Amino acid sequence: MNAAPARLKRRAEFLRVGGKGRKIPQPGLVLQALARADGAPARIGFTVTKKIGNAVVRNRTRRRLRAAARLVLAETPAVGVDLVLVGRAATRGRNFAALMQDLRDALARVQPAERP
RNA sequence: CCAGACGGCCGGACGGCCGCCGUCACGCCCCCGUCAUGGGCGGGGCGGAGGAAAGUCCGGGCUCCACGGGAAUGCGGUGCCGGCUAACGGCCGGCGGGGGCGACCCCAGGGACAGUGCCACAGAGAACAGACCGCCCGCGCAAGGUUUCGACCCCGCGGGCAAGGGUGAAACGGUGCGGCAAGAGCGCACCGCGUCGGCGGCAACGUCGGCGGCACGGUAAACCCCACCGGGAGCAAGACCGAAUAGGGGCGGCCGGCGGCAUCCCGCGAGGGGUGUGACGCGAGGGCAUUCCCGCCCUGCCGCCCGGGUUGGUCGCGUCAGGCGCGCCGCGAGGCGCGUCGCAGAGGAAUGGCCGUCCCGCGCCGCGAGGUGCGGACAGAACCCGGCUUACAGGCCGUCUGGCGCC
RNA sequence: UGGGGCGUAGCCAAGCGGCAAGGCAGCGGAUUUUGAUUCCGCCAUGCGGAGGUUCGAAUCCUCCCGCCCCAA
Repeated sequence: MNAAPARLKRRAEFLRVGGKGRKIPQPGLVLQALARADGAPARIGFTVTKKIGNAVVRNRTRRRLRAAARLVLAETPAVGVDLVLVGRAATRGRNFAALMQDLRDALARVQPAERP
């Protein structure tokens, strides 16, 4: 069983990924990705703004994103990249299987060469 | 049965798979001379959001900073009385005022003879006020009207009055009777107000009686006066460990025991004496956990300023004004005693994701049993505690009030 | 966590106890062949919401809602 992925924590890290990386919108989320030189396992961060809702709504949104990321990355691990998952208003009501598929599609567009 | 008032409580239940945070011990592995300790992996047991965790409106604990004592002033807050409490602007009980048929509910509710300000418009007059219409008396009477030919009405002049009309949020007490030319607290009764006294009450206040003869309009959530309370900041408080800059720079002050060095004086001279000197030695001081010895390493000391570096970890950080039960005291808030329980501790921040069954509500289908779809409030701990305020689907319990029906 | 400020018409805003200024925009009219300009007129049952004080509240008080700013 794989360990929990490393988390992005610093504001500067989020700004770098959001500013320099690719931005892939999906119905249930927005994926921001920035490649790193090393081949270490992907680091991951979550952004859910106050615009989405109150604290309860933001918590639910982030937890669904985290659960989806855990399952998707377990089946197909990503390496050498920093990922930021941005919650949208639709994230909370999105069917969970569809949400996972959103993330898979977004990851496929980030690293097309490394996927068969 | 219907409508309502008050108080208290709950705020989905059970299960499956996969995860997260904390904690407890266990197994295996690594490090190691051994112990201690540390690290990694694994599965397991236990615990894991709220009544408001929210808003941050008050009060406290805790921590740091400041501070001789007292008074006054300023600023801010509070404001019927008594009690509860660690404290409060909270709560309980009472008083007064207002609302409701009632249960019951609401009220920042000290002082307006300490002073100052304001009271628009309307209205005759708005604060030691005032007379427009009006009422009454006297005198006059050209014109007009009536006439029983006296006069009267109208009108004019002089005077009295403030009852009625009208304005206003408010008009210098209200109602009734007497009184009067008409009127008026002018007199009387009741109500209100003021004041004095008795009684009840800790008090706010209530009540009774006498007197006054209506004199003292409102506004203090206007300034203000009075009484009482109040150091400042906040867990990013604060403490420690590590890492890094590094032998950083400037200014000022201070220490000289011995040697060295510099310099001055004395002496022909060996030498003696004085002064100074800190990227010189010894001494001295500090560090290597502690003591002694040896060894090694570091270093002038203090203060202020400038510049630079550091955002990793540990503690604070979960046992308290604690929850529950029982008994006693108290109308109550609450207090006392005994027993019992251990109840979240994250740190870009855990407490979850998905699924099933049941429960509740609504819609649709069906005569029905039932089937089916959608929905399940407000809301997420961030140092802790006591309150307040605000948000909230649905439901439960108890007491009480009004109405209808039946016995 | 602590502190400060602002919500007035579609927009910018004055007023801060008795009447809600003004400008832009909009609408109607006049002038003009038409347009621009200019001129005249109209446009807030109520000042973010709810209570309260007062005879009277945008204004004073209390509690909420929303937005902005500052310090750490």
